[in-house]
This record gives sequence, C-alpha cells and structure tokens, in this order.
Amino acid sequence: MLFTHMVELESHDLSELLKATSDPTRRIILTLLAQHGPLRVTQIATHFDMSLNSVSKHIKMLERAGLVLRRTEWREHLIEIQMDRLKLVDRWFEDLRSIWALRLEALDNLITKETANDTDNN
Amino acid sequence: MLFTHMVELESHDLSELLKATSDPTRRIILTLLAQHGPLRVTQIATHFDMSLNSVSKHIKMLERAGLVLRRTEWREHLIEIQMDRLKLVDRWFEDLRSIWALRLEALDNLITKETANDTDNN
DNA sequence: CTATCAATCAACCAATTGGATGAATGATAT
DNA sequence: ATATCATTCATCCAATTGGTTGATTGATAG
Repeated sequence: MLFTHMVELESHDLSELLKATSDPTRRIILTLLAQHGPLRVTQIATHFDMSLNSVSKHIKMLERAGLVLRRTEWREHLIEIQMDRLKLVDRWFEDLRSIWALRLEALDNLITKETANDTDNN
Repeated sequence: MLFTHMVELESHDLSELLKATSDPTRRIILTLLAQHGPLRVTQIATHFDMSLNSVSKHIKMLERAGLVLRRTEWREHLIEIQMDRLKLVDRWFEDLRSIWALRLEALDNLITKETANDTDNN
C-alpha cells in the first residue's frame, strides 16, 4: 500500500523531530551549528540570555530528536548538527503533497469526463 | 542582511506550524483532509477512538496554525486544508541548508588555498 | 414545543515543557 | 590537595498539552 509509512511508521521519530524544531531557541541553536560547525555547550550558551542549564536541556532535546550529535572529546562535548535528519520531515511533506495532488488529479479527470458526457448529450 | 527573516521574523508563525504538525493525531487529520478534501468535524472524528471534543480541539490548533480553514456553512463547519502554509516550513529548511552549504563551501575554499600554498612550498 | 444533531465552551486531570537554582561529577591546572 | 572549568543531575515552578466529561448554543425535523 502506498504512503503506508506516513500513518504510523516513523511517526514517533517524526513527532520528536517536529517538536524539537518547533521551539525558537532550538531553531537558533541549529542555525548557529549550521553556520559555525560543531560547538561546545558553553559556546552555544553565550548566544542566549538564559541559564547554561536551560541551553543544555534544549541541546539534549535536539539530541533525542537526532538533529544533533554529541562527540564527547576530553571534558568538552562537541555538538554537531545532523542535516540528514531533516529529510524525514521533507519526506512527510512530500507525501502529503502527493496525496493532495492525487486527489486534485482524480477530481480533474472526473470533471473532464462529465464535460465529455455533456457534449455527448448535446 | 541575508537570512534575517529566519531569526525572529515569522518565528512565532513557524513555531505554531511546527508544533501543530508535531502531533500524530493532527498529522492524520491533515492526511485525511488532503485525501478527501473538506470534511466536517464529526466526519473527521469518526476516524479516531477519541471524544469529539478532543478532535475539535486538535482542529482548532490546526486552525490557529493556519494549516486549516473553517468555512461555517449552515450548521456545519467545513474544514479545509491549506497546503500553501507548508511553504513557510519549507523555506526555513531551505535557509538552514543554505547556511550549512555556505559554510562547507568556505571550508572547501580554505582547504584548496592551503593545498595551493603547500605545493608552493615544495 | 420538543427531540436531535453539529459543534463549542468550561472545568478538570495527568503529563510535559521551558525556565530557574543549587549540588554533583570529572577532568585539568596549580 | 585544591581551585577551576564544562557539563549534567535533581528539584522546583508556572504554563501548556492532550485527553476526559457535562453543559450550552443554534439550527433542523417531527
């Protein structure tokens, strides 16, 4: 069956991903990482008017969503963005658009057919 | 300045959009609407093992996020998906990828230059 | 007028979230 | 041994969320 994977397969991962990106602070963190490459937690925290702990928690959420990878080198934790992970969201959006397009297409076919019938009847 | 709109412009809208799509029930509702076109609240509710009220609340969230439009005709509320709204998310993803690509490019240039210097020194 | 139907509103509950603070861990530097 | 640094863990708090049930609105049908 087409589009089956949308319904429940990957659903939990997708929810985590979308929830993780739905917070402005976390989106800024992702932007920083895309701009500057891997950063330490404290480096990231300097960009916010917020306790280090809160930033740490945000990073942990990004980590759980797989949007970020932690390479613990020495005492420092290097946080690295995982761009590939975004594809999962992309795919869901594409699927939704496909479903939508399919319906419009069917609708269009129906109208064309009816118009043909109309001309038959005239 | 490039990419300015990412940081805070549209940020609230984007957060609402992403939060709205981060719930599996709401994603299924969107899929139903893409598949079948505009539906009434009760029609949507039949697909879930959940009170009508809960479904109603989910729809209201989708509405607040602009992902869905309500056309109140007679006593019935026709709920219609707004596919255009997804573009806002698309754009943020594209922006993030551009930022990422720009950094990689700069990094690549740097390496090429250093390699050139190395051959100069040999 | 009354029963029914579509949908919302209001209140409640448990779980999660985004923030704070203070203590703890673990490694390096003096 | 002690001080410092990077980070997390443990609590706490107010706000939000996803769900429930019961009452309400507003229109239609008998």
